[in-house]
Formats: sequence, structure tokens, C-alpha cells
Amino acid sequence: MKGATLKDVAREALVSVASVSRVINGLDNVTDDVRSRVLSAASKLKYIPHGGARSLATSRSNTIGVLLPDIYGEFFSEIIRGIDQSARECGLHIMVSGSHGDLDETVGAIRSMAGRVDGMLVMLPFASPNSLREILPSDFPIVAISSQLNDDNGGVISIDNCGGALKAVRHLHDVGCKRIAHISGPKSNFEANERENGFLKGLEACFVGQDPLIFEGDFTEEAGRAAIDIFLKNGTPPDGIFAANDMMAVGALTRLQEVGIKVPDDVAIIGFDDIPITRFTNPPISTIRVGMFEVGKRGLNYLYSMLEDKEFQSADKRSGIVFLPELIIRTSTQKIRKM
Amino acid sequence: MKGATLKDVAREALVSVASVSRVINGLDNVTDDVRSRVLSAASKLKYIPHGGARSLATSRSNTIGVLLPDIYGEFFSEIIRGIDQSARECGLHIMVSGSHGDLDETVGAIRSMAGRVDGMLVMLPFASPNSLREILPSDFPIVAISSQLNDDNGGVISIDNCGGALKAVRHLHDVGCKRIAHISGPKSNFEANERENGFLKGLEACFVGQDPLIFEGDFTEEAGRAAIDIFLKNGTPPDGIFAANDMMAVGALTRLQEVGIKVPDDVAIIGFDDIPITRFTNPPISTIRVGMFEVGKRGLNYLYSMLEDKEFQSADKRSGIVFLPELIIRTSTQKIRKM
DNA sequence: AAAAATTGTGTAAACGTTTACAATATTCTT
DNA sequence: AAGAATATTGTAAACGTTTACACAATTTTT
Repeated sequence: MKGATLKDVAREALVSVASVSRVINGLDNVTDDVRSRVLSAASKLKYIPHGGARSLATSRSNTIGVLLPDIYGEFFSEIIRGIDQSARECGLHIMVSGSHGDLDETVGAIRSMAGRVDGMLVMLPFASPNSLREILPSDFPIVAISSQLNDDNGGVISIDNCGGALKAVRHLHDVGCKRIAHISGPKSNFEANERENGFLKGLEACFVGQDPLIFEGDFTEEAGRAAIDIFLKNGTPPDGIFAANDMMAVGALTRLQEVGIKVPDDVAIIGFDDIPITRFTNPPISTIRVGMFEVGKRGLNYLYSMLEDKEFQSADKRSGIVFLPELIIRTSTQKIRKM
Repeated sequence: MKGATLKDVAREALVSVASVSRVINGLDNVTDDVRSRVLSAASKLKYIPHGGARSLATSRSNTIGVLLPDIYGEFFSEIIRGIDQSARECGLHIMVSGSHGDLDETVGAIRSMAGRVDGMLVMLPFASPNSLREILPSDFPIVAISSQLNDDNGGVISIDNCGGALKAVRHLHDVGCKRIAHISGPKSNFEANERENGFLKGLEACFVGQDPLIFEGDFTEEAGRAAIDIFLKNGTPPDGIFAANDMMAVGALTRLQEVGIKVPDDVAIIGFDDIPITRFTNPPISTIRVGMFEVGKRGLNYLYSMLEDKEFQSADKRSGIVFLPELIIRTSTQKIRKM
């Protein structure tokens, strides 16, 4: 019993393929008699429409491609959740792929997805969304989720990492820190740089005259611990630390406690990302939260508009969306003010 | 510039569509001259093959459908990671969808995916894999990931929840517990029942004569707390608790500590799932870990074999795979033995 | 130098749908 | 009860590929 086709169903129900197609697609211009004959023939033959043929005929796949650096883990999982929710509301399927930070793989994934989807939602950790334009037809609907604030030709959802970092620094200032440090992510990472820029901006705005104290980490817990050791070795440690991600904040926290320094009283700590662990550490760690669920949801809606809405089609009618992360205050920055 | 087709490229390169197709598909029976003309025409026109047409002609989509109860969160994320890794090794794309525990939605998702993929990997929290057979042609390649040990017609990866629970109980016995309790999941949940069965089996084997002490929770932290309150109200609490998932174990742990009961010295606690938080609680919680990454990976490989391997085609040549969860020992069960 | 084998290329028929359009059957007017 | 309007059905042409087959252009064999 190899997959029945429309024709098979038509033969079985003694009608034409057109009628079967109409029934299957739920059109109303068929008699009840025909409809029921078709329906029972279809279920008898276990007919499943061939998606490829369908999208060939309609030039619509009702599928959108999602390309993320990775498709698992706390962070991306949240984006996917947002995308998924929105997609099911719009009656779309999603086809996901991970680019694993590899450029060739990314290009490959895009090329092979592009032919099977109506549009794409992509998040590139490195390249500018424009580089996609060199591969894809200029009218291919694509929404880029980017960590860089991008002002180019539409289709861009950006996350203001720099602004988020700035919030963190302001907060450290607000709780009374006098001298702060940053545990950055790797130089090669775009978001890490944006967060560092935010740190520098905040320093300039709130801690005038202080030289930047930065330890370059690699987003691991271990890096957070290492940062503390370095800070301690070089004289009096700062009284506030902004880590470029939560794992490093966790590392810093545990290391500080190991050497007998109190958090938040001696040193306030704030991270970035709001991973679940931050709620369970002792003390819970303040952080900067990017609503990735929202990002995914809005991203897909945006793409959907591009697909459906004629108005939306021309790039100049559109404008990007910028997400400003929010500050989550927990105990790790609740200093007893000493002024 | 609306998506160029093979024909457009052929015209531009002054060759036939067949030659273009050959070049695009990397066949070697073309002269270098033709090849380069086609390639440059293709990139000039930003040609992207139409996946639908392709799969119509080849009856292969190189895509497999993945249907999970949800497609985000710690747990499913791990499965997806395994699937993704394996898929990229096999050169397959994945199309994911969440069934959200809703039967109609599940059926809908299956129907609409089935027409666009070469096979499916599905995890149904409730129904038996067999129910799919009523919808799908009998030769449709499908691998079910199931929580129930299933002996039917192949294509089944099962997770031995019962066996895992049994391990937990044995462990509680091994560390010297004398009287244990279970915080179960909701009755309506299949896995919850399997775990409860494991608990009962273990009780029978290691704690002969003890009446089962069970609190029915709902997998939330709050339920774990509530369980403790009930246990306390009803006389002397047990000295070992097996929670059907980690969140309830966390709730139980914190509640016990709030009322001044020491873990693990007074009460040992073990959870199920190995969510990351268990490593960061105080004390870290012992748990039972299902290698979902492995499950996903093996699941996809299994499906791939069904697709490729002629030998594998007939159901009787296949056998299912059973995953037995592993015990992760942490501090929450490190009792100081008092015997 | 002709015949045979090999290689490269093009033509055209699938693949399974959808959907104008034409044809027919039904219902409504008068 | 005939004609007009409408509702239902069927026919056939797309949609963009792949690929068997035929043909032409080579190269190898005699």
C-alpha cells in the first residue's frame, strides 16, 4: 500500500480529481453526496496529500524556515517557543535548523531551506543580515534577528545588548557601588562586544573618571571564578561586578564566597540572560533579561505580515523592531548602602 | 526578480534544463565548460531549487518530521539536540512541531507533516503508537518514542520509567532508609504512573511489609512542598522520599529545610529527570537521568535506517530500543548511616 | 579510415497537486 | 414549461524538478 494519490481517491469515489481536491481543501462547492464519498474513500485509502506537489501547484508551503545558531538550550529554546506559538496561530509549520556558528553550514542550510519554505527567520551570531541578500533573491521574505542594531533594509528584529548592559551598570550605580568591573565574553562574540560597549558607556555616564576594569572570559562558570582571582590579585577588588552572562556571574559568586567575600554586601553582582539557575543560587543573582519568547513571537508575526499583507511587501513600508532587555533585580545587588 | 527556475538558468547559460539539473545535483557527466556556464548563470540569477518540485520528482524530501509534546524546555530541548546532531550527520532536515498534549492537534500535525517528510519521529505522551497506524499508510516510516515499554510492530524507542524509579528506590534502600514515601505525578500522566509502578515494585522488593506512602502531586515545586506538609501532619515522616520529578524534589527539599528537618541526614531525597537546578540546590539533589540526547540521536538513526536500509524495511527484522535511565548520586541521599 | 564504444547533451514524460475554464445539472424566473 | 441564472462537476494545463531515452559528438578500437 504505497501512499495513495488524489487520483486513487478519485477512482475509488467515482469522481474527478478536481472534486477530490475540492473536498480535501474544504471548499464548499461540492454536494454532500460527493463530499462523503470522497471522505470515506480518502480515509479508506489513508490518503495523505503530497506536500511537495501541493506547494508546487500553489507556490506556497505554509512552512517557514527557522535558522538559529543552535536549536536547543535554555536560550534558543525560548525563541523557538515564541516562534512555535505564533506559528500555530498563523497556521504555519516550522522547519528548524542550527547553523552551529559555521558560515558554510549556515549558507548551506539557508540554500536548502529556502527552496522549501515561504520565508525565513534567521539569527546570525556573526554576519550581517545583508550577507544573506547575496545568496537569496531580493524579494525572498526574510526576517533577521540580530544582536546588532541595524538600520538597513527592513526585516530586522534587533536586541539591544548594549542598552541592556547599560541598565546593569546604572543599577550597580544605583545600589551604591563605587568601583565596578566587567567580566566580558570572548572578543570574537558580537553580543559580548555589545555588552562590553554598554559597560563602557555606563562607566562613562555613572562612574566618571574610573578606568575600565575588564576581565575577558568565555561565558563559562570557570571564567567567572578566574576573573575573581585576577581581581583579587591586583589589589582591592571592585564592589560591583557586571558579568556578560549568568554562568560567569555564578562562577564569580561562588568564588567570592569561597574566599570569604560577602555578596552583595562587599560586592554586588549582576549577570545577563536570566537563566533559571540565577533564581536558585544563594543569594539569587540579579540579571538582565532578554525576552526571547517575545522575540521569537514577534519575529514570526513580522514575517507573517510580510507574507500576507500586501502593504507590508515593500521594504520601505516596514521598520525594524528593537528589543530592550529588562532589569531583573534580585538579592545579589541588594547592598546595604554605605554612603 | 521572482525566484528563477531551472528553465531560466538554462536559458541564461544556453544549455538544456537537463544539463542544469545535472550541474546543480553535482553529477559528473558534464563538461567543465557547461558546468561553469551553468554555475555562473545560477549564481547570477540567485537560483534556488524548488524543494517541492524536487521532492515531487524524486519522491524524497530529505526531511523528517519531529513531533513532540512540546518543542522547548530543558527536556525536549535535549531530545531535539540529539535529533539535530544525528540529522545533520545524515544530511536530513527536520521539521518540528509540538502537539501540546492535544489529541486533535496531534492528529492534525501528523497529517500535515506526513505529506512533506520522508518519515516521522514522534513522541506521544498519551496514545499508543498504534493509533497512528489508523491515520498513516502502513508503510509510512515512523519511529515512536514512548514512555511505555512496547512490544508491538517495531519502530519504537522506549524509556523504562519504571526501571528508573526502581533504581531510585533501591538507592534509597542502599543508603539506609527504613521507611520511604513517593511524591507521584498526576494520575492522568503515563510516565507518572510508570514511575509510581517502579516505586511500588521497589517497595515490594526492598521494603517488605511497608505500606505504600504516596502523595499525588502535579509535577510542580508547590506540590513537593504540599507533600511534606501532609507527611508531617500524618505522624512521623518517612526518612526517604522519591519524587516523580525534580521540581517536586526541590519543593520537598526547601519545605523540609524550612521546618528544620535536615536533608539528607533526617530525610534523603531523590528526584527524577536531572534538570540543571538539581546541581545547584543545597544540598544538590540525587536524581534519575534519562539521556534524552541519546534518545533523540538513536531515534533519528533508527529512522534513517528504516529509510535507507532495505534490510530494515520489514518490521519483523527490527527490534525496539529500550533506554534504562541512570542513577545520579548527589548529596541529598548521602545519609550518615545509622544502623 | 571505418566501426565501435564512450561521452555529453537535449527532448519529453513523469511526479501529485491546484485551478481556470468548459460542460453539465440543477434551481429559479417568468 | 421554457429560458435564464446558478450550482456542481470534469477536463486539462500549469507548477519546477528529475531522468529514461535518443541523439550527436567525441574517442577508441580495429
